[in-house]
Amino acid sequence: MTPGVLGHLLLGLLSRSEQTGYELTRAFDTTLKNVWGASHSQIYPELAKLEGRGLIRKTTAGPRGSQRYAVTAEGLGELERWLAGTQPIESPRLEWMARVFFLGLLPHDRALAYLRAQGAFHRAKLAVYEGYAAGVPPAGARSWDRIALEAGMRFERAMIEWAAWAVDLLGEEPPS
Amino acid sequence: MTPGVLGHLLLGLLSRSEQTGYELTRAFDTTLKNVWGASHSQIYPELAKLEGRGLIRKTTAGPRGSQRYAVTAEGLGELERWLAGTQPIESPRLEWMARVFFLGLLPHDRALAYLRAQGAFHRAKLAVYEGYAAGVPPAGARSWDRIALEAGMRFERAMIEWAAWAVDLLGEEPPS
DNA sequence: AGATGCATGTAAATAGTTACATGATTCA
DNA sequence: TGAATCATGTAACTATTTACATGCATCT
Repeated sequence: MTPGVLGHLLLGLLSRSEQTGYELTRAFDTTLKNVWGASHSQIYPELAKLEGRGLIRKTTAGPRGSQRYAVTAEGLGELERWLAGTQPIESPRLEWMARVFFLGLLPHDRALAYLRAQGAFHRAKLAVYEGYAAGVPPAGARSWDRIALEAGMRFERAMIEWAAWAVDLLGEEPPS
Repeated sequence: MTPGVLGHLLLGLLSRSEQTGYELTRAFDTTLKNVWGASHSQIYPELAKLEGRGLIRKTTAGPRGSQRYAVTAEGLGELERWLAGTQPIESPRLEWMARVFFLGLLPHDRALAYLRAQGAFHRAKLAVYEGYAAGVPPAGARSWDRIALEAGMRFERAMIEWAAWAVDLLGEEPPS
């Protein structure tokens, strides 16, 4: 069987540089967390599977029993096949957005509080992204990290404005 | 154990009206699909669990062995508890966005094609949402479906603009 | 020496997908 | 009567989360 999304993302990270499971885990807990999170208990077994299929291989062993992996030629091929698939497959898990459908069940002020909390959450995320953007090579084209980051920033801004719009809309009415 | 997201969303749908598993399945394959999809093979067992916990109950039996469910008082309580949780928990699964990080591995024209496909995808979704919006009671406040829909529309517009921005950025450069 | 961070694993449970399986009703 | 749609379920597999478990290295 061909790897799933997690496997392909691991191949992608390893295509940039050799890394240990620990380093990969950190990537899934920071940068990639915003699009596809994963924990070490999923990553280590997945690395073993990828190695078993010859898509990655062990390279140097480090200090504390650490083990570095590199992507193989077959792994790179598999990764490119995956990237080339342009059919946009989406099954988002947007819990906070799903709740909005049913917020009418809450008293007016608690529903408003929910929207305000969402706004604050997205403002905080935007601030983090802007911090990243300041550190990344300035918008220089062909910088795909920067392009992905831009998507994140535009998403957060859209959600901040949406929350403000919704609070406005509800705030204008007298509470029930 | 308390229900998960799926269980709560089922409670939410049933809080609006009694429904059969089939009708609920359709909701998760249309409206809710954009935020939290689910298939019938997950929904029927979950309904059984919710009933076992006394959060929903069977009401009238219909024509083809169909079975209608209604939310109980306890179910409504559980739902409100869930809705009131304002901590924004997010673990999005944005596969198409995750791929962007590694698009540099593809030849220039295929990477561009990927971005154009994304743009087209989001334009199509926006068109669908605008169709919904035309059918929904006009922006009348306290209409939470409309507020959720607005989030979707703003999201799609942001992604359309992002894709155009990225295509521009890359198009300006000579292909490698 | 104790805390923190590096580093890797397994076990158990829940969640989610895909495939298999069945039968009733309605409409052309 | 054949196709489409309504309607529900189970089985097998894959993915994900949470908890348990261990040990080394560095820094104070």
